[in-house]
Amino acid sequence: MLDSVTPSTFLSNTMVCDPLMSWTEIFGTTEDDYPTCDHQTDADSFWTSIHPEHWSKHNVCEWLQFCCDQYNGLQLCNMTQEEFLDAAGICGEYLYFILQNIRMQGECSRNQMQNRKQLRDKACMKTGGISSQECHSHGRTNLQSSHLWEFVRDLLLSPEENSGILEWEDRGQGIFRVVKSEALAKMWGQRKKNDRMTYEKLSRALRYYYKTGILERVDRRLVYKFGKNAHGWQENKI
DNA sequence: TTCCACTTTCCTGTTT
DNA sequence: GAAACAGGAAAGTGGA
Repeated sequence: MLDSVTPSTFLSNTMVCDPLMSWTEIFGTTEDDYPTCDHQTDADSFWTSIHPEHWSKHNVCEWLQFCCDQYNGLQLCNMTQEEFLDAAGICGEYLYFILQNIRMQGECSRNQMQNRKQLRDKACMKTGGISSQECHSHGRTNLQSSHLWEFVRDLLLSPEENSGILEWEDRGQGIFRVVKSEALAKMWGQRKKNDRMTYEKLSRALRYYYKTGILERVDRRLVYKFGKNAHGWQENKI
């Protein structure tokens, strides 16, 4: 079923998000094409006559609403970062991060709750530093309060979702590198609904994990290592 | 309501 | 000089 909706099925529409293209160029002009858009005629002339940087909030909402009409969730999720960039220019990267973040949350809520419980059960059995009870106390965290290190771990374990923000330096030893520090902070900020998050603050939170053994120091910039009390990152122990 | 663990914020100083 | 790191201190947050 998923195969029936490949990128090629909507790629022909990705151009609609190019803000510099007119409605006419992209969609034609007949009202039949867009019966749900009451402002089609006005909008048509508007989109073609005013540069997007001069759009009002209302104009932006209209444009976004139109984009919403073009895609469903599955199509969006099937888009690659490159396609987002093609479709929305420099905003594409940001929109892509937001979408991936939302996807991760959704998957967490459906699958990872169960998986993590199993993971924690296994990890707690193996972890000497954290008692089973302490371990399960982490389970009280919901998506909103999920721990930073788990967020980082999950990002590392989902290459298609971390968009090159993080990468393994030595998977076997749990050493990873922050490639895009600002993007990481932005994603974490989105997760915590905190648009003031910065990498400086995020890194401070990461450094606190040194005390608890969840992370270990690596004397290299932007490089961290999972400690003995971090679980779920090992390939063969998931 | 209180406690606690965790995170955020701010800060100063150091290192790269 | 800028970016990143280190870590103290205090405040904020949310679950139990």
